Amino acid sequence: MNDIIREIVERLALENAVSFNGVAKAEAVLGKLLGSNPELRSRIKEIILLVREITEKVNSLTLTQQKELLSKLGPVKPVEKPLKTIGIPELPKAEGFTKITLRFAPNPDGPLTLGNARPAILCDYYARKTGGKLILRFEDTSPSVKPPLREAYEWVVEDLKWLGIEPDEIYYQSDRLPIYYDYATSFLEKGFAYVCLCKPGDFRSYEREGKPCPHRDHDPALNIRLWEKMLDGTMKPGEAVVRVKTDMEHPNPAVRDWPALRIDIAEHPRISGFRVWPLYNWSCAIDDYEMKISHVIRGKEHLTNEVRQSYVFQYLNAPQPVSIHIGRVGLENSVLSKSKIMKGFSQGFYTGLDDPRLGTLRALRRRGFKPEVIRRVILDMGLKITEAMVKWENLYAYNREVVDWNSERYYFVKDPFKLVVKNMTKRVEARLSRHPSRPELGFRPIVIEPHEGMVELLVSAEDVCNTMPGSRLRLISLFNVEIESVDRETKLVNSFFKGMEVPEKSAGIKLIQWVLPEDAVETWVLMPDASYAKGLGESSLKRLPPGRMVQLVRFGFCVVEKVSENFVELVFSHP
RNA sequence: GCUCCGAUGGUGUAGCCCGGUCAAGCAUACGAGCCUCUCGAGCUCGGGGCCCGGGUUCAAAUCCCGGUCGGAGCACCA
Repeated sequence: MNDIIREIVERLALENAVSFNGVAKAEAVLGKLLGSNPELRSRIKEIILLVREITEKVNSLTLTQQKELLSKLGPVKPVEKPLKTIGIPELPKAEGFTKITLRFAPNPDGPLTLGNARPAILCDYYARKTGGKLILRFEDTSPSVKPPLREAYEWVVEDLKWLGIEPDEIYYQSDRLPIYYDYATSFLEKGFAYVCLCKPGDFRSYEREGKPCPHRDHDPALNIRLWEKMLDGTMKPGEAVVRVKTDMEHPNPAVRDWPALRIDIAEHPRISGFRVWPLYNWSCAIDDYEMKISHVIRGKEHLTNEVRQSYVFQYLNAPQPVSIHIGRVGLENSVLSKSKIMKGFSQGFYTGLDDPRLGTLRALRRRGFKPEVIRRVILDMGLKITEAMVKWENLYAYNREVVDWNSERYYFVKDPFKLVVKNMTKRVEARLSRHPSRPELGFRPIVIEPHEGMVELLVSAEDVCNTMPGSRLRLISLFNVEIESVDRETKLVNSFFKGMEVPEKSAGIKLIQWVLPEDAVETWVLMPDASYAKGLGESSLKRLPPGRMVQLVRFGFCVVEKVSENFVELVFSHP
């Protein structure tokens, strides 16, 4: 037995030494040994001595000797690596539930942002993966503080659809007021809740001190009478609120007897005639119960709400859904806050809800990001509760992967300069490749006809305005020129024809794109900062349908947005 | 102030529950080279990380304690 162990240790020590420059570490050898032979742990004292001894011996050999010895031991035994689980973890078991049901529950007060996409995509992912159910629930129960927007309900559905998410069921909390009332009545009758008449500041004092307020011990009959006064209009907003009895000595003051329903007489875009509205924790707990939600995936700002709502489930004698709290998502240099977005939008600061500066899903869609790319970055982040900042670079890389193969190449010159090429006598037929990796897509031929030994072309300012006379440029797929002079005032560059042959890379000659004046169309590109890059593009851009992704050579991937006889507008996607 | 939570390369993560095959995997970014008539794509190679300090243990990214930093909540908002 000891001989066998000795042999294994020798091999491990040699392997370790050989992979680390001739020096083996006893710890690592021991770790590997115990990892694959856990039964040796009971003999640890004895094994350690053995491992140290052998490791020292191995380390006293030269690397060459070690290699020799190792090769004598025969072919290396394949190391069995534990299977790595791919993707994100399984959903935790939800005790007391037979079917996996998740809900995405936004407030319809704006379009969805990348931040909302995180819970939405995760819920959808798990619902689909497990054959469960996904519910979309509009949480629109605060007509005065977070007034829902009539149009936003539709925006949410559209944005989800774009992400590939189609909920199995849709609910509107504003349709369900009677349900929340019924449970409230029942809770009041059973003494699980009470009508509190404290002024908000007064209650806060009780809460801080952990003492019950004077209304906590009202008997159910009185509570019901007060409740009816809340409903029938006798009481005004702010005069009373229904509180769920939790524990006035709960260590977290935020959990103590939280408010469940209050009077709010502001208008609601969907319904009218109601003056008592549930607060988040009430409608949410009741709905999660009614809809048999098994798992709740939501932002970590709801961490204490899970504790608050646990009292409702206890009173209902029902299992509480498993809560998974996830961190907020940030997007570099972008606005993700819905209230800021809506404010800036209504003040006209943004051109629309798809303004490229915004982190809305519609802005990302407009910029040509594919839904699977959004899904990928979200699923990449997993179920962690930590915050995550999404880098544009990351989105770019993923999107390029999806988009590159199907993006035809076109030439666009920003801030055009006129390039006059002299000593040009031949007629040239340029063949511009539609896609360098896909020759089967063919070419777009452009014929260049010199007049009196000259040709005029258009090139980008940034490619020529700092070039020195005598330097050379290669016009891609066309010919080479030598710069004679550059006049930035008149945006005119004079040059000589310098041959057709493609220059060697080593010559360090810059390759630039160009447009023929007779074949140019006014082209603007909306940039991520909402400015426009203005210039001229080749006329074949006009034949593209809006929504098509192209690559403007040496400029970047762009989405065609508007096309007319003499104007093309695109939206910049990424380099 | 009170109550919670978290920390793995530049970024996003895997591993942590249940300590050892982790001398830490992946992606992206970055650097070098190859390829390419784009600053795109592709290929090859490379550098880079367990917040700090103690403790437990033969062994700590993993367990315990303390600290630091960061975040969330403390609404008659969601």
